[in-house]
Amino acid sequence: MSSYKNKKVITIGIVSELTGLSERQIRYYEERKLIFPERSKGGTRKFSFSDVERLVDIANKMEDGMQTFEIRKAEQRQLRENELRDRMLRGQINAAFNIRK
Amino acid sequence: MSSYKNKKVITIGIVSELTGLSERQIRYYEERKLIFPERSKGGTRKFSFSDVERLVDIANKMEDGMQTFEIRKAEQRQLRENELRDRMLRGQINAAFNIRK
DNA sequence: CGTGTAAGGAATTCTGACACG
DNA sequence: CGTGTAAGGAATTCTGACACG
Repeated sequence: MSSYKNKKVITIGIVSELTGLSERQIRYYEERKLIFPERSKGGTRKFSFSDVERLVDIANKMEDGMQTFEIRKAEQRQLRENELRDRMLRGQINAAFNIRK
Repeated sequence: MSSYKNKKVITIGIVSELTGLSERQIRYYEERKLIFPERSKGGTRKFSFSDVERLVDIANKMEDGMQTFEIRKAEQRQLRENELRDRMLRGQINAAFNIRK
């Protein structure tokens, strides 16, 4: 869903304008595995609107004094929690369904 | 609405890949007033996803043998018709509303 | 750690023109 | 009319490094 939001089509200059971050900062956040732009054949980075949103979020966290590895850790933690929640939810649904039968 | 769809952020090379059109064709369709990309300070064209959609539509019409000025005319005609329809619709709504009072 | 910057090179884009038809 | 192409130049992006802290 939202096919446009996740299409990697924006070059770093535009992303810089959109986010207010310097190109240097954006490249550094990629180096720290916070964002994952694609590349053109020639090697030019291509970002999505999702990446732009994420960068704004990252910028806020950096302002709050968070370090890049903390941001990465926090996101991974969030991912695991979501997976756990989904698994438990599915389990409950299955249980409820079996009781009825 | 759909803020992403209308944001002019895509360079011509990407648009070319997305549409299958050559950069030459894209620039020519701009010259013929079928699309209206914005420009960066340096003069680089910036397109939106809407422009990409429109270009695909244009490409289809060109394949059908339509000429650029015909495509432009057809779109203007469509615009006028929509405006007329909207005006009439608003008139009917107002009329119905006044009858009730 | 996070970011600025100068450096040199490569990829990308731009315009105007010639060509074909 | 619509599109390809070679030409020359300008804007954009890339990497690796040095600097500061």
